[in-house]
Amino acid sequence: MSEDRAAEQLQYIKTEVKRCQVRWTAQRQVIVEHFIANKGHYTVEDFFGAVSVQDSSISMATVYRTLNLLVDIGVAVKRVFGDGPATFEFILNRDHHDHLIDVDSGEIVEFVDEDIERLQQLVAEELGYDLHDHRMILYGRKIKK
Amino acid sequence: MSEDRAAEQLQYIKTEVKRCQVRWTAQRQVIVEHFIANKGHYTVEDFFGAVSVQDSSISMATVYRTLNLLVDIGVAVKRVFGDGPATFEFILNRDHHDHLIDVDSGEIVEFVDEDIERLQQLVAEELGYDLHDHRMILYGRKIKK
DNA sequence: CTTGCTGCAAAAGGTTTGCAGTCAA
DNA sequence: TTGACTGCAAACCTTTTGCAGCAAG
Repeated sequence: MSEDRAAEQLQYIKTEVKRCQVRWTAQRQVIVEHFIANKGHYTVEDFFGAVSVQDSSISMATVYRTLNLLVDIGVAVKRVFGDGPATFEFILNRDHHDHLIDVDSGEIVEFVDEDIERLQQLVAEELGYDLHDHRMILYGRKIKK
Repeated sequence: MSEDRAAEQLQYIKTEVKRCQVRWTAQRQVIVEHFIANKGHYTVEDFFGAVSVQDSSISMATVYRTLNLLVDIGVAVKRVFGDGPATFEFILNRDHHDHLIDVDSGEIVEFVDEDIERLQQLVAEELGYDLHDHRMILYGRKIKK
């Protein structure tokens, strides 16, 4: 991703936060910059480790609070895969996608399948519901060549 | 479900447990009977409440241990919907199915769609994986008539 | 008898929260 | 100046575990 794009996203988040809450702090800036720069699925622990390098005074509590704030303003999603800790994923300017998890390595692969999306819509309708959202995780084992 | 079916299932579980572990206890009997009689998605808390009525000495720890045991022998699955506590579902003699959750009431509807199942297989293969398992949850709002 | 199971209470994770001081606006 | 935010530590919640006694086989 280009520097410009990152700056633009940071600006957007900053504005959103200030609109909803009130304060934009140094801690939030550091955490959000990390979030924008490192796309993927990270636990709070991951963030805390990375962010501590830059500013060792930032507490776990602030990481939690900031990440939850990002979820509230809609630029991040919290996902719980199985039993472990929740992971946070940056979704600003990202299209919807689902996940396939490698049962051996734990690696997460993202994908979209338009046909499945369409069918999900249909299934929900048949059951008498408006589809609002969905979560789909495939668990697989890498095919050896 | 008929009484016979319930008795048969209880017998099956009893045999399985004794084969894998060693002891079949009064507590396990009470918990498993409840599990067989009340199909659906229940938290440990739910079970603990229901089972306590019958035998108030049964502890939360035993409920957890028994439910985990049932998962181990393959007659139950543990599911985590969102943030709350895990729920356990009885799956002995049940076909695979997915879930639709009513975002307003929290009600859970079960369904299967063979086309989606097929496509999931396909998608996994395209990504280079053997599909091992999957989890799909649709979130919807009831359509008013 | 043997050894797995139970209840209890304590511990273990992950996450949230109360508080007094700090800092953005 | 004001009150939202922060770090800290304590609290919370769900789930697991160590232990001494109990009980199934």
